[in-house]
Amino acid sequence: MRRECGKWGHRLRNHGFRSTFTREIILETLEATSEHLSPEDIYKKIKTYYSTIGLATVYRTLEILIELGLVNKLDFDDGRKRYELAENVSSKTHHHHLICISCRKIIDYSDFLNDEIEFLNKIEKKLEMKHNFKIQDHFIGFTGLCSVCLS
Amino acid sequence: MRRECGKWGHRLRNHGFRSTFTREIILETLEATSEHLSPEDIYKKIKTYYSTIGLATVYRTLEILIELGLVNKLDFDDGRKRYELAENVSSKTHHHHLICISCRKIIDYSDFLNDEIEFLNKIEKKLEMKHNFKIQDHFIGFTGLCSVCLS
DNA sequence: CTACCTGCAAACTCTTTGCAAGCAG
DNA sequence: CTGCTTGCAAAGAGTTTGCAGGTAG
Repeated sequence: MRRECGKWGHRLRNHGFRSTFTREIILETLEATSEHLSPEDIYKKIKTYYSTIGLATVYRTLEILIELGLVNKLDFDDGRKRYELAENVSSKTHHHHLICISCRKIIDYSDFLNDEIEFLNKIEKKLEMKHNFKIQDHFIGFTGLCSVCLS
Repeated sequence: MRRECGKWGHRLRNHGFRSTFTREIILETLEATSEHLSPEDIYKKIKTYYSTIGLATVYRTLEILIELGLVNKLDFDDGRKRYELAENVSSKTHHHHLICISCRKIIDYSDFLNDEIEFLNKIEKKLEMKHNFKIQDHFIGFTGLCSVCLS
């Protein structure tokens, strides 16, 4: 199945990877949702209209997309990894997660980013100096109970 | 193998669990290290002097210890879960992690906690209100490159 | 054309479960 | 004694790998 030059083609080619239908479709699937999809989720969604796709290819593609920085890997401790488009290539803004320890619901939040930036600015440089560590990224999150599980 | 009343006995019994040699030994193993042990790590350490212990028991015990809040489960994306004694029952202070994405080394840090507390105080209440979510715990961490991998 | 990419199936690794025997209380 | 706990073995679940055929460039 050939495709001229998908939306993501140049990003792949710039890094020495080929632009293929499968890779485009996986990126489009991630782009089209606000959920945090597992490899199996992605596989099933695509399978409905592209029935010969293989689950192994989804895994292999996700690995590449992470390497390119197009996708983030997430762990909410529900037994599988989950993936989301990186913020710099998606319409999503910088955000973090509230994780319900009862029903496993995930809430994305993008609030109070100024406070976050202020906090990170205060400590990142100092952390790097003290521990001789080059920080590339951070993660922040809260666990607790969502409104449904509270009542 | 019977034991009168281990150091952790009352904590287990208070929650309706029995105090057993295996459970004591797992807690002592976690207490004795500054590493973040996987179930297999714990199993192997104990196996050297208590050879009939089963790996399944380690998994089952860790689940209980998490339920009791004695232990924290960690994920550093290296294919296995890792465990550490909770700060309120250990000599460790509140801390977070720097994770080297190259060699997977983990650095615990306990610095700049005042800045962290200030930040959390600013946003937790507001997050709870806005998203109708009861926060119980938080996690913070940084990924990047350690000094060895930098050079 | 040629090297990279893919689907399929099998292999692997970590984790969970069933069960009979063993212990704590 | 009674029911929770354990070790062992087997099963489960998610992920990775080998390989032959397919395809991008």
